Amino acid sequence: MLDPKLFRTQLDEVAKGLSKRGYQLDVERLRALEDTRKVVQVECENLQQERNTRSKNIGKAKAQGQDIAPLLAEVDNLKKALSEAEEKLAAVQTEFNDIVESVPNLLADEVPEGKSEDDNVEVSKWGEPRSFDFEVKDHVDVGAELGGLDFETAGKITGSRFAVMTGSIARMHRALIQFMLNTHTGEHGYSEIYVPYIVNKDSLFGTGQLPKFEEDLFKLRDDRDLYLIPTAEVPVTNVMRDEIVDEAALPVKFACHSPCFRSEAGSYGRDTRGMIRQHQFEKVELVQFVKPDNSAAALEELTGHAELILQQLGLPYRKVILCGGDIGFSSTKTYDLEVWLPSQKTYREISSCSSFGEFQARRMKARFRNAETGKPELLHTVNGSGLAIGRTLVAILENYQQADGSLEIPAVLQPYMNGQTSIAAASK
RNA sequence: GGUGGGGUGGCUGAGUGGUCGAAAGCGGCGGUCUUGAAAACCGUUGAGGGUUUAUCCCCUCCUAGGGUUCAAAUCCCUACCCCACCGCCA
Repeated sequence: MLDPKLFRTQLDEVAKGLSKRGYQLDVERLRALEDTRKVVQVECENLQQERNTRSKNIGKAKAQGQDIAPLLAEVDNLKKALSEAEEKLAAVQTEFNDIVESVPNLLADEVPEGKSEDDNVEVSKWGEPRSFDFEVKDHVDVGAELGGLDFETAGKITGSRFAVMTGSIARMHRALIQFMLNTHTGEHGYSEIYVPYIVNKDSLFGTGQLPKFEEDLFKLRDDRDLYLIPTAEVPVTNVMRDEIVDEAALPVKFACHSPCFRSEAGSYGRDTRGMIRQHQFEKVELVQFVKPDNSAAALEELTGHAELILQQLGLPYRKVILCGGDIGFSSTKTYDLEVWLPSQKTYREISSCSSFGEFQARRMKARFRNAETGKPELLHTVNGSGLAIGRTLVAILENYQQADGSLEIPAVLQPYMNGQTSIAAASK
């Protein structure tokens, strides 16, 4: 959420900034609301003041044993005027808030102009895509040959966009989680954290999934308004909701493995084959809470942490900065890491690292106490995938496939797989 | 699932319906003392918003949402959460 003051004092600048996203702010409506808000609020507060002083006087008079009947008569019509004013004010504020809460974050200067993912700008590239001297299979076929990657059984158990893994593939899937968590906690200074996978509306509002993106979520059929998490970002970031932490405690850095559940509404035709786009997938998420001055550096650092995983796995990737038209609602700047998929001869998203400025913190009331001033200030949040496990598995299956149908296991994963160096093709 | 007790400021914890935004303690900040520190002592210290050049002043907030009242932290209803005991249970 943007600072409501910005809508009062710099409305046109805000509108201009948002236009880089292709977002059109209803300037006229906001200006009109603000004008009436001012008048109504002053009126309302004046009436409240009058009620307060009169009530106090009644109290005093009563304490002195005086007759309060005339005082009560005076206050009679005040009550009605006040409740009318309060209702009017509430209506104006509700409409103002509804608009403000649905406005996306302003973008960092360096975010490029653009309308779609085609306009994202490559920042860097790492690794050389391997050249194959045999016909490259996609991960579904590689998995089929190895055995242990089964979409039909998942379809029977549940439906489309789910997978069943068994044997060495299931184990490698788990090994990826362990490897990533150990790296981030052991070498990058993150604390491991375990959180609920079901969250309430306040949490989803805090990170920005609600109120605008409910259709992307799985909602529990229950009268408590609970949802499955679409990413660990939601529970982990909301750890700080309604908190004021000591400045000395910052930065707070969490690494969290969790499953993620996404309805994928509106992506019916896309990535229907394989496990690129699933309703359920695992992810190791990195979340940082930092002082405002440090958030830009923190985004670079965190992105680097995710990149290191790709490098250690020997997976070629590129880093792109998302353009104004493709960047997420809450983000002020986002880098996507895209891994090379030989079967598609292209780079596909495997991590998304974003800086949110104070946007999420304001929604969550997540603050730190400035040691110098003693005053609470909004902290900044930064997060990113480090990495998406399912897609990492896809990338390994494709990039490490062998001519004989076997799979080489990346060296860094071997300790997590009992020293196993390859997975043989299933005997037919 | 049953019964009972609670949710108050950064934290702990008082609070007969009427100067209660709220005692006290801890913590924080400033000071005295000290070579320095600790201890002790003195003072200070909630959050959000409105108005204002600024000071002042004003409003809101004691889990949330309703209600009663001239007046609610305090009374009533609902929801959520926490604690204790019982039952069930991974």
